[in-house]
Amino acid sequence: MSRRSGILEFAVLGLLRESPMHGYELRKRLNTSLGVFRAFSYGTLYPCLKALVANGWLVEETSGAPEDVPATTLTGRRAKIVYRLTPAGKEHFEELLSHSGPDAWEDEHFGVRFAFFGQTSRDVRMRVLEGRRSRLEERLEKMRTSLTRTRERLDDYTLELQRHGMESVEREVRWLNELIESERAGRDQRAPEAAAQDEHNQSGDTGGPPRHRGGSRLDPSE
Amino acid sequence: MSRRSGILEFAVLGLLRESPMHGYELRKRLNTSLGVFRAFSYGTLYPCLKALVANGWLVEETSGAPEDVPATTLTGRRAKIVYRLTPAGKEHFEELLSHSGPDAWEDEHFGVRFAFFGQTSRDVRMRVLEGRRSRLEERLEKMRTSLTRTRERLDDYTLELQRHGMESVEREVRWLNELIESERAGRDQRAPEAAAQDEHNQSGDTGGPPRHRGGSRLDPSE
DNA sequence: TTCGTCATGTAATGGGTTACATGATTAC
DNA sequence: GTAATCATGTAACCCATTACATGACGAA
Repeated sequence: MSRRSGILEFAVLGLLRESPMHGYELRKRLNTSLGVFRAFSYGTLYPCLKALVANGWLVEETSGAPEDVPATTLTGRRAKIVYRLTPAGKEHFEELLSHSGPDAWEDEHFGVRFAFFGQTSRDVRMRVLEGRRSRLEERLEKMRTSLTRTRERLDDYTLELQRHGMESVEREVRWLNELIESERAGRDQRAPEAAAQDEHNQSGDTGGPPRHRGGSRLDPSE
Repeated sequence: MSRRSGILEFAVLGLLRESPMHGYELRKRLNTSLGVFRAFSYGTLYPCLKALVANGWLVEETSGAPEDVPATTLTGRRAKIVYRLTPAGKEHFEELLSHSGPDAWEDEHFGVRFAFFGQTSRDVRMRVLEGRRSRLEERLEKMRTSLTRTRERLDDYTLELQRHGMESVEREVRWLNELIESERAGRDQRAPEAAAQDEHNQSGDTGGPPRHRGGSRLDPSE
């Protein structure tokens, strides 16, 4: 049971690890901080929270009324329900963080995984980045061959769409290349200690993300 | 009834307009020509085809056995089922093509709409392109403000993710700008006849897509 | 006092996948 | 003769949305 979505569960646990929140706020964070990718509705979020509570990964805390009001009482005054990560929940999240299987670099998952790279160990980060890159590269390969095979049968618009799509993927590959490179550089210069560890090292924090992307192009001009 | 998906229905009708096909082939075209965006499974495609037949927009033709074998007979020899667009289906597709409402430029729909721009009238093309552009621009606006509001609370990775996401959107906007520009140029130089027409002009074909993107960057090097 | 936003939920529905079941045709 | 791919379908499930219902709180 509780084969709940994965991605939402992951994101919720990750956000709650930073600080307790109630559902409404959680949803906003989901759609801004991590957002761009996915906008979850309450109809998804609240049932998910319930399930996480049922699993013992979260606890509900009713702010305001300290003890005796059950919070879920119908018709009684409704209180905000603040969700807090339990130790078991934290453990579970770290367990999830340590996985780097194929599903970690598929389209839907990759973004969220990346968003929590700050909490992820360096070697898992590397595996996920490289996994995604090779995923994209094989996709590129497929696009290229299918493009040359069907070349003449497609009109200009379809062709242009194809071209733009390929360029987008190529662009993401370049992005990944830069990230991987700076991850590699970061490891070399700062951490030979955590090198050959394979068991999930819970307590030890990652040590802070490397300052990747030397020549940042964030400048808000344009 | 038949509030089937929209996007699949649209793509199927569009592909079958070019030439009759059976389901299997249809699906491959869906995932290559138009693909990149969406991969439909048979569990989606075949029921959809049945529904389109029920609507009178397609007819099934059994290749091989000309007349008396019902094709859907169980245990009988199974024949390929070729689907062909009916006149009603063609009419319906053109009706769909002429719509340029907000759902035409949302993420899921835009790609498919664009793929059939070859069959779309120039003014609808313009509306869709401009609609998408302003959609993306308002999204950019939201991202920018949410970025400056929460700036310091985000770690490097989240920030980088955000930055890359914004850059992707900006890139698509630039792409749209080019397309819109060349559409505009194309209209000026070739067709003052179809200018101020607002009713959907069914019969009249578009007259062929303009050779947009003068300096093509398709070169397969790199 | 009303409007907007905060806040929590549920039931119906939608749109799609996975896994399964079946069989024909082609290439080796 | 057997493996791969072509080819068609169904049932069970999954994830999420929509629309709805409820209500608190602050500002105009």
